[in-house]
Amino acid sequence: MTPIKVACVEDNTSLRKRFEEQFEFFDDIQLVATFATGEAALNALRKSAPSKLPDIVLMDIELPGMSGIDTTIAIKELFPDIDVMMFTVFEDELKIFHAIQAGAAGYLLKDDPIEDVAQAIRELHAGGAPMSQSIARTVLSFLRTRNNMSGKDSLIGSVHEPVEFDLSVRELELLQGLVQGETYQTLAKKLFISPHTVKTHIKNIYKKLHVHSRALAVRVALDRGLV
Amino acid sequence: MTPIKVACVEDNTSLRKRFEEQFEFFDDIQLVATFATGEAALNALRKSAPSKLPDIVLMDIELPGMSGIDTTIAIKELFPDIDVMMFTVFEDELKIFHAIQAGAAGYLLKDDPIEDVAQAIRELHAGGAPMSQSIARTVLSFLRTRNNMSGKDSLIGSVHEPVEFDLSVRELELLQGLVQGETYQTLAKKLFISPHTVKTHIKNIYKKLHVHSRALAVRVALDRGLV
DNA sequence: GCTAAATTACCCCCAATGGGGTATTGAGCG
DNA sequence: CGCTCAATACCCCATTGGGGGTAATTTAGC
Repeated sequence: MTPIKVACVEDNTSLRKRFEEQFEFFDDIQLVATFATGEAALNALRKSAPSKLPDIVLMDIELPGMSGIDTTIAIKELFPDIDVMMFTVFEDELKIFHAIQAGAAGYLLKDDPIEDVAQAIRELHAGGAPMSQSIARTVLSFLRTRNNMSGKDSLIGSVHEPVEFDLSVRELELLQGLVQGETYQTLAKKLFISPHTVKTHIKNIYKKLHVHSRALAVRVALDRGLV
Repeated sequence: MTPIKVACVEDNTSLRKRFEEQFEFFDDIQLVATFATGEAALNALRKSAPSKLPDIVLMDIELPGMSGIDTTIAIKELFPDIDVMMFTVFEDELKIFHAIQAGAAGYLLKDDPIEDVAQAIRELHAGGAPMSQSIARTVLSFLRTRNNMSGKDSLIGSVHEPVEFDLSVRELELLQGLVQGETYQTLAKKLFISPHTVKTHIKNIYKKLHVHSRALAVRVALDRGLV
């Protein structure tokens, strides 16, 4: 039974080393090459004999120089039979979306245990699309809302229910304040209301934007052009 | 720990019976109702007190009368917090697609072992989207195909070099996390570093971006295309 | 091998935030 | 006139965040 040939594109030296060490324990998976950059990987693949190409490439999304996404695009163009598994630290919806568009068919988090990585490789090789549950959920949301979308859109917005947030005038005013980095205290002062009032408004804003932190509220506000 | 309340809509009598028998073995999952038709399920849900609504509905796609898909649409409209797990005999791509559009977030095959069903229920309840590998692959193809029709140019393009603030690779990584709404704790966990370390990095980031709050850091990051 | 930068880690103090809730008032509308 | 919604205000509790700092280790470049 021939082992699954895997190449790895990862700029983090210790993570590359970790893979090299840990994959040795698997009979059915063989780490045939590792690269620190997308350019290096493409150059090596171009020079490879077809029989020596990997079946799967583990691709870090964040790479110096050519991004993991651009590298994935190039690999899928040049070697359509190679499957690409994306590695990422965060489940950034924008990047996941771009990775899907680029042709990646698997997604892993960098802190997944090696056994899970190996299993995901097997699933990918068998024609599956391994991904975490939260990525799966995100993907379904993409599919659900993309289909109803028209014209110019934002990926962040499309993740949410495709209805207006229905923020009141006052709420938009306070959201504007959040985006400008104001605190409860400073907003209260500027609007001549109690900090308690500010807080209640912000709670309601969070609920309407479906977020639980200021950072995300700011992000939605900017991305959706609410302020 | 309250068990996950599950209802089942399944016209096949022996399968309903099998669920009733087999779910009794789980401590964390409680089968609270079974229905043979979509109409019966909707009627019962409408009459339920909010506290007695199920968390999850297992929905057969093929039902007499109102289809599983139509029932899912109605359930998601009336009870947006209820998650729907689709049951099907075959992985019919068209039905899967319609089920996704209807709002289902989980997919199972009728011959999946009960332990897999239970695990899928837990994953769904935890915010995931359990599905088989082949369904996952199909979903990605849907997403990839449909978005290509809407315009591919946006994919291959914007590359920002974040040299303006001279942030290190690690700092950019952490800034990415801020933009994603992560906390010190969650960032520390994901990056295998101490929360103290995260905090120090974030302090340095604030200094380089000339800001004093997360909201502003997020704003600068997005405005300047740093992440 | 040396040096600087990056990365890591820790501590203290205080402020700010988030989520749970309740409650009153005024404006607009049917 | 009663109802609904927005705006306002308050409370409790727990958690997170910001700014002040120090310090050791690692890495990369020369």
